[in-house]
Amino acid sequence: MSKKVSISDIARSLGVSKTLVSLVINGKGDEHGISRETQKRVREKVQEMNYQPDVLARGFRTGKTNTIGLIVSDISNLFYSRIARRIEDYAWEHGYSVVICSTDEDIRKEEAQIEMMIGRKVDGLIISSSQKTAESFNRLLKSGIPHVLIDRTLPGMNSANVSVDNFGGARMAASHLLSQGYGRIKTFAVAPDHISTINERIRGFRSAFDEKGIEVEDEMVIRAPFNALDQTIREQLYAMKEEGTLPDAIFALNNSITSICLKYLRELQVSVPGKVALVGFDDMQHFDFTQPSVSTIKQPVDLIGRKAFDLLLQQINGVPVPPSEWSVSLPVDLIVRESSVRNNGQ
Amino acid sequence: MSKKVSISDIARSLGVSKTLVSLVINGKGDEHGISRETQKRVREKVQEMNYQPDVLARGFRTGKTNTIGLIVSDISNLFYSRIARRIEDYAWEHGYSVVICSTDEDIRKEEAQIEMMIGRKVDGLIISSSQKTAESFNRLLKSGIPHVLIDRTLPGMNSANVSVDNFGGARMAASHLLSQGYGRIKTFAVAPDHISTINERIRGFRSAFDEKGIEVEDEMVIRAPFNALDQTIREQLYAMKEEGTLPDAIFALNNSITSICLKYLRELQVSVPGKVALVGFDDMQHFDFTQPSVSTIKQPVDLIGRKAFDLLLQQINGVPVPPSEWSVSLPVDLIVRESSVRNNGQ
DNA sequence: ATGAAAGCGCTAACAA
DNA sequence: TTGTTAGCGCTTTCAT
Repeated sequence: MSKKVSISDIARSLGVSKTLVSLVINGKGDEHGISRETQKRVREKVQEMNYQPDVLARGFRTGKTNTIGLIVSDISNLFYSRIARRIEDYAWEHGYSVVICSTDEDIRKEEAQIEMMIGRKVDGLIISSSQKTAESFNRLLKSGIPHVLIDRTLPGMNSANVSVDNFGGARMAASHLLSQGYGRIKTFAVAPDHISTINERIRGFRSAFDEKGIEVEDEMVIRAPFNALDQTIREQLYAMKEEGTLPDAIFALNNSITSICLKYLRELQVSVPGKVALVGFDDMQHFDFTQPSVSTIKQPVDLIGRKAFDLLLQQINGVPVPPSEWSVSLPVDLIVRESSVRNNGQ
Repeated sequence: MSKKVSISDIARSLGVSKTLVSLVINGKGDEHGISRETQKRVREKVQEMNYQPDVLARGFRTGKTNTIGLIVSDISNLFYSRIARRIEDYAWEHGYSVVICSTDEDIRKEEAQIEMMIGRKVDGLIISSSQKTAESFNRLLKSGIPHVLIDRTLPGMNSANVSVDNFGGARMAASHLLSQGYGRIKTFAVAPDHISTINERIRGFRSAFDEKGIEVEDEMVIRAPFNALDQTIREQLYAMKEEGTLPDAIFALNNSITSICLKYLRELQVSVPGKVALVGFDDMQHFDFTQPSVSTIKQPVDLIGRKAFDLLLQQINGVPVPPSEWSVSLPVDLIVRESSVRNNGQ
């Protein structure tokens, strides 16, 4: 409510021009040959009057808002919220605020959110996109706003991106299951068939079978819509149990699916891994003490956030990024726990 | 990169004034008696030239940014990220963006973040504060920015707030444990002794004992610093096991603590609930399928987000809120699972 | 070494 | 029914 001190107040009470004050405040004093003494006087006055620059006015004038956007499918998914947290930390350190949006895998909503971010002139955008093609990014590309794709990539989109070795991870998981003697494996995935991470994981999964010369049927992959994950998996599992078509092992393609599978396998009193083994992509702390504990492919979440912000900040600052660092693929780990180990089951 | 169409472009190409265009765009055409026909011409031109108002310029001019702030201790804690998600949804529906900050329970950081939000002229602020006293909010109060306190409240602070019945919930939990025949109970809490939620929970816990006429010692409450939760609890539990001073039951005062307790009790091979029972405050989906499944006090997370946003929006819109709705306390539920049921343990 | 003045895009008194 | 003008607070070109 108290009226803000503006740059002209400082200037007036010092008997100098606004220009001078502005220059000093922005550290361009020396550059413009403003005497050390005047600079000091300005700085003291700034202190004394407790002047705080109006960031909105500045943003309006310069186009720099010190804000970055983060768009993911669901910020309440621990995978994304952990990444968000890292990004938020780095952003804060560097004087940036973070605006967060969840798309619910809705392509239109995502587009609207990107549009909003452009309208707000964010200095940069980090996005785990649900889009199908690079074309959807025309507006963003045209806007010239620095951006980094995380988690998922898009065909034909050569923006900076940070992802993990989905292929290798899934391959490890499948190999592990095969090596434990599980042969009839099914995977549960989210429905849209264009999400790069999911597809890479399916490819990696298949490749482990190919290596062993084992045929892979298409029905191996069961897709459930994002907004009906729980229900769909439930129905599938119940049906399988009913019909006696439960697989040897399930490979769950993200953390939600892993949890849901475990939940219903328990509900159905299907012993894990005695009857059905389970491996999930993306680790969560509590998989360590579920019943049974769950084997997973662990992603370097902190690193994803860190690299993404780095890459973004460099672009914002106009630092030339060597092409070799333009596209980052991070390694993943297989964490073997009870849910996928033979002979150890009940 | 393509230069934006501004309000003057529209005005010029239509041969009218900027004012006119502005009024029409903001739906004040009728109000100012602008002819229907002119209004139509303006609107068509807006379409034709694909004009998009510059939200920054508008915000600068009007002071309304269509942005709200959300400050919590840690956005990667599922409790907060779920609330954040709800708030984000409602915000999006109403044309607001959300800037999110995590404080790590750091009072200074929180103050700086509030300062930042004020500087950015957010239209409203939702905050789960780590502050000790209402005084820390002087700046915010002075700024006149609408705000809602969630989860935690502050003594002497009569801003709008949404919390849950922490006292009643904890009392339920303790009564439940007592009714199961557990007498020597310890609670683990986060360290700062001024967090209202934690204190209310401890009070509720005590009240259940008082009712039964059972003495409560002070050592019943073990506090661990926020940034060393895991380690501290680990040490305490190990020491207790070593010295044979493990309690009958543990009441964990938030979801992180619950998980950590379970993790180390398992690591120590202490049977739960056979040797030590466990009840946690704040439910998480996976507590349903941990080993053992964990009894908790479940908070109405969605409702917290909803009420908080409602209360904020009403303030922003200048809707007078009846004092009875100014301070909302939501009911909680006791979810009984394996970890706290006698005779059912191993 | 310092200042005057223009202007970013928009809204809102006040005129006409 | 429509237009003129001022100005939000800041940065920046161009003078001096």
